[in-house]
Amino acid sequence: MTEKSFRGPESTRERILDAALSVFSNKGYHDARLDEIVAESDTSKGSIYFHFPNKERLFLALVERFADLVERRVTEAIAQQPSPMAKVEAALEACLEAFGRYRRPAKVMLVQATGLGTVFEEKRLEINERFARLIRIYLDEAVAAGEIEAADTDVIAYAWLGSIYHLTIRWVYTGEPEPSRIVNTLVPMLLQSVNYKKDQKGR
Amino acid sequence: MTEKSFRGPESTRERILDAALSVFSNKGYHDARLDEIVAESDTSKGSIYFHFPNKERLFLALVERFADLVERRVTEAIAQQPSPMAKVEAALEACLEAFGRYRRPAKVMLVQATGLGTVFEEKRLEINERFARLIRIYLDEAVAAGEIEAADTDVIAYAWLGSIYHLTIRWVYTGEPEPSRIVNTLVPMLLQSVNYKKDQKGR
DNA sequence: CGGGATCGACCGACCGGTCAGTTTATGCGT
DNA sequence: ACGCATAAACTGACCGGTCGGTCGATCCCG
Repeated sequence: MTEKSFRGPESTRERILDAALSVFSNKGYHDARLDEIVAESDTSKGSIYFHFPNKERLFLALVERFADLVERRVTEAIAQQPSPMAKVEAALEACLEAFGRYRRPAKVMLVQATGLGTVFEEKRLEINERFARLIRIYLDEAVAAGEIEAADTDVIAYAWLGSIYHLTIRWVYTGEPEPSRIVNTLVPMLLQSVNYKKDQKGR
Repeated sequence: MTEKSFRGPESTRERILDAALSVFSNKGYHDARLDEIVAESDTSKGSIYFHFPNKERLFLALVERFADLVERRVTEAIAQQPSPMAKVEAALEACLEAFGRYRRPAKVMLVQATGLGTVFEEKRLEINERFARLIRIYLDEAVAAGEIEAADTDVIAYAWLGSIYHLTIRWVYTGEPEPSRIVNTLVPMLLQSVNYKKDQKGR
């Protein structure tokens, strides 16, 4: 019967992270009370401070965990595509798909992690750079391969990310528009923005 | 000599707002100390609480003031343009121009006002909706006038705003890329995203 | 001298973080 | 198998610094 009553280090750590996700996503960083995370995780203050050095690191652990997950999904999606622009398109879809599937982590990463001071801001910049690079690399390859015209791929990658983030944030709060509608409108729009004609040869 | 030494209610209120802008933009909402705003404004706690009911409202006053300014600039820019798509283009440029010119207010509105809980989040949604509507209206007119093809103008307007915000935020922190480069790359890209050929007839 | 405007010492609720102590798990000698 | 030792994991009462907000005193203009 290792189901309900089992409490190993891993289990406790996970329960804390789950509760933290719940509380942080609802209240935001500053309004989140450690006591509330204690209650929801059914652990104790001491346990939290055994597994994490402080509130800040606990929060950052959540953000990193989700950023890694999204990056993994995107990387996997990219790997399966043949051409640079197909990779780009798959990356955008995978990113939106991950945000749509994991609403609360997305909220924490895109909203609650903002405006919290230097440490958090640096983490945000770092994550943004990781995501942007993922897109920029293949945009550059697409340019080299003649799939699209030359352009400022750095600005484009960040602009694309910004539109994805902003629509996701709006969806997180209002429930509108639905993720599927976002993907259906946004992805073609972004591809069009670099004048990429998808079915140039296919069909 | 009403310049330096004059202290009327208006002057005090302005000095408080200026100092608040400075402190909030540097520290963010939670790390901003009222005592610091007192020091920087050369007033007093009592004065702040005479002019504003609490910290939250002082902050919101800053955000509203800047949102109004940007909206005014955009509206003016729109008014001078003949066709719907020319208005859209002018709106984007005016918006980016305002963010580029007022770095600190932009930081407060786009970064520091994020992730602070319900009241602030609602203000953000409201401002976003105001800006998005400004763009969406003329996108719809452009569709009606046959300047561009039919599309989901709601999603497009939000996506555009998102890319503007995101690049502005990055610029606020890293100084890169310069506003002029943002405008030069982003605006054509966004217009291309709805397949708008600028000089269809001109030249 | 009335009252709008300003001042700043002071208050006390709040909450992240601490730590002495308890429980549980593991290993080990006999 | 059993007691014993050692450490890892966990608990929660408590502390103390912080800081938004208050309020009685003071200033000064008309």
